[in-house]
Amino acid sequence: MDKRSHLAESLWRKAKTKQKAARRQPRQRRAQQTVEAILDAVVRIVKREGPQAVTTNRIAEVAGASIGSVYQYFPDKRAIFAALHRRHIEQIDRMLESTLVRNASSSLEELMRAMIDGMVDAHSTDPEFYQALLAEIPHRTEVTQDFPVRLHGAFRLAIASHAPRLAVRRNLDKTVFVVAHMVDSLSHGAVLRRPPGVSLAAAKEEALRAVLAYLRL
Amino acid sequence: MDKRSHLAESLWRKAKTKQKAARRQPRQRRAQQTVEAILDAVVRIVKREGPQAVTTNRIAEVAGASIGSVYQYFPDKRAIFAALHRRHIEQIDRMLESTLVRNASSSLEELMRAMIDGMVDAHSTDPEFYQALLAEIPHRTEVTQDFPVRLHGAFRLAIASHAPRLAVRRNLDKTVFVVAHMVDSLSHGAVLRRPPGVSLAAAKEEALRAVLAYLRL
Amino acid sequence: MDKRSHLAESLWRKAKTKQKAARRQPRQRRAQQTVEAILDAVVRIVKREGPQAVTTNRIAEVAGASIGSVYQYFPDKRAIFAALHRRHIEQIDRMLESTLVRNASSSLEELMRAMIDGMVDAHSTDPEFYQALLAEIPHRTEVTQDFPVRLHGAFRLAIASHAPRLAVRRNLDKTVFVVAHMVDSLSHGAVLRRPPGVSLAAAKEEALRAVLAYLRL
Amino acid sequence: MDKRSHLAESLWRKAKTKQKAARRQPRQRRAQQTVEAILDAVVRIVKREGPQAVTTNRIAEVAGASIGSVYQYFPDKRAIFAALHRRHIEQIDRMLESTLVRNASSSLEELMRAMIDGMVDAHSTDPEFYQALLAEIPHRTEVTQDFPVRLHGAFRLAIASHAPRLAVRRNLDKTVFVVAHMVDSLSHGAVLRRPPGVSLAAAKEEALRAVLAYLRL
DNA sequence: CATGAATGAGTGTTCATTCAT
DNA sequence: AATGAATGAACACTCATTCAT
Repeated sequence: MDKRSHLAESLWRKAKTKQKAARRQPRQRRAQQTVEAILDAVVRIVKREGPQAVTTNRIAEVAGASIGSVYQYFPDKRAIFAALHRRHIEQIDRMLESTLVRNASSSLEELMRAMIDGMVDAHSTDPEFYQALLAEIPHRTEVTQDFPVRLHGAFRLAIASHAPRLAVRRNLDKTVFVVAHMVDSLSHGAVLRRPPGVSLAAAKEEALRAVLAYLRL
Repeated sequence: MDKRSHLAESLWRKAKTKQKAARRQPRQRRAQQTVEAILDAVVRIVKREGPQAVTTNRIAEVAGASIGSVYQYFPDKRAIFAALHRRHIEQIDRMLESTLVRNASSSLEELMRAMIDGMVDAHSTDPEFYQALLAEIPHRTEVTQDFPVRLHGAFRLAIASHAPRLAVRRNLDKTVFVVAHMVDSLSHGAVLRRPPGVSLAAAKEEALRAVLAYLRL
Repeated sequence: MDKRSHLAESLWRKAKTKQKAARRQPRQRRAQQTVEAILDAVVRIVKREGPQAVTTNRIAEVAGASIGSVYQYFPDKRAIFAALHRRHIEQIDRMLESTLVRNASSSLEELMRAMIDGMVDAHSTDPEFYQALLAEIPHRTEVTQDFPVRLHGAFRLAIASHAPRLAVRRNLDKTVFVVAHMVDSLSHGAVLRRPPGVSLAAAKEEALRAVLAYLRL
Repeated sequence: MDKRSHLAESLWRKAKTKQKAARRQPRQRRAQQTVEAILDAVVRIVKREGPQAVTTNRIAEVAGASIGSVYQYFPDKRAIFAALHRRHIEQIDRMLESTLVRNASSSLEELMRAMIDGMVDAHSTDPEFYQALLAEIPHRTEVTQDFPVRLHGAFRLAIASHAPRLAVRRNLDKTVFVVAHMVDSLSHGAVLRRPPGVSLAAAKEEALRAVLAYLRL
């Protein structure tokens, strides 16, 4: 079974479902660049002028396009945020996939360390931005799922393949629920709410110890 | 030292500082009722019509007051959300305090179970509402601290008094950081993202096991 | 230190800084017409419905534009009044200039008569309107200088070139101050507060006599 | 005939005419004090916070009264401004009267000097305030007549009694029109728009010279 | 008479979206 | 396809005024 298709495709399907009105898919290179420019413009505006400065007209301006062009590729404002979110989520999915693949033959401890590392990295790029983005998305879309839920699949695979005895002995769902929440919460907190006096490395190590303590129970 | 004053007062001070423009404090009974009606109106609107339906005029309408009255007590829209948040937070603070006091002589396990119970209860009342509220607060205020951070103080007391050996043997900050995030994330998730097939009681029990496994490490 | 509050605060500050940026300069012919229509609408409303009827929405309505278009060219309501004032003042300035040029080789008496004529003409077009306009300008701008002050320059040139002996013999500033106030006040009064039984021509003639009497002193 | 009653009564009649709804005349001392406090509050607010800060509620607050009390004595906001204006005008009228009486047997020059002195004094107390007041009066009332017109009566008396030959030889109305405008404009300008390098005394002296030059023509 | 909580019509302004060019 | 002027519903908020206490 191909893990890549499993993760990535399920994502795409969710993303497409319920999309208001499908606009033209950019096929040409120039169009693709415009789309990227628009998404990047949002990031720049949020970081430089704050979330409330993100208006469609300002997006067009910063993207170097006209407002008409923005509506050429996005049916409405929500779709821009949704695409941005999708972009972020895909990035995390790629990270999760490659971590799983790279650690296919590692120990459970090594795998978990790698997962936590990956999550911390993911949350480290523009953490304030994605925090703001999440708070600003007008009307949560389906894509906009919380991370714990998204992590679920990855951890299910990880635990099932690396600790088959655990998976059998206990309710796998319950275990995955706990681990996914722990990893998400602690890696997010390690970046954004780490107490003074605790280094990032120490926070990651402590998170790992907590996860392992639970799994070895 | 009085725990009540420690938690509750520091909250109030923060809440008052930076308040844009102090509106008239409601002195008469009628006025106090108006304020309550306004806050309750926001809750009702969010739950019945969604967050985007919360306009100042609609708030007044649902509260059975005039828009002028709303602005008699709140300097602007943000202040209404902030007050609502404050109300929620104070409620949780009261729960945390009383849990600590009631379990002053309990075992660590009993205390942790009580804390998780309390957090789950706190998140159970209108969970979707507070999720939406948090996402809608126009520009986070200081009061609006994330729960993990707020829980910090309570867990610090809990761990220090119930497991002095732990506190000495390990970095207390690090431990509190991990426990606070675990309890917040898992109790929140138990209410909102529990996988099908896992009961609330089971989720709470599993969360407790995870916390204890970590603390006994 | 909490990164969240740090970021949120700097954002908030940016958000508050009113970006009263200059609005788009109308480039196309259609846009220029819209601007003219807006200014003319204000004049019409003041004359037909009184100054208190001048609301931005009414301006748009009377101008046959949408309120959005009004804000496309003017950052706020004050700017509309300011533009109107500027238009009036420029008109007077043009009159003053051409009067000076046309009477470059006239006698002092002829020049003064021409100046008074010009001022009376300027005050004759919609005098009630400009009276109301002046009273309605919310917070005087720099452009919005009183007429006597604006006349100063013109009279300084006039007197210096036509009566060099006067300019030398007496304090030029003082003389200009008196003449500018006399001409402005009398020409304005001749239009708006002329007593019954005195014709406009007679009022102008009398004003001229007063000015000449002073200058020949 | 008593000049005092002539001037003062005509004033009162104008003031009363067209008054929207006559409220209770304050007979008791306390009531009179409240009225004064309200008027003074407006002056204080304009000077300290600007004209746009003058709201009825703020007036009540600064006056140390309740908004209800304000409406006990004034039918609406306009009436407050009108009363203020009336107060100012009465003060000037008193000045004009006493100047005329005191100079009953003076020369024309002395009388004119006294009149200019009086006008400059009148405009010297809170000139910015009355400038702002005039611009802010919502809907000009009859009381709110321009000064030149108000001065008319005084100057008519002055010229008729001090220069009977002038009065006969020329059109008295025309002469009074010019003199009233000159004195008002120059004394106002002397306070508010005097060019740097010209002292107040010099400006007054120059204004007097201009008036005399005209009258002796 | 005094109070001040309550009122609500009306204001200036924004911004997602459309559509003629 | 691209442009950007035009649109107008909707919003947060003000403040003169009323009236129950």
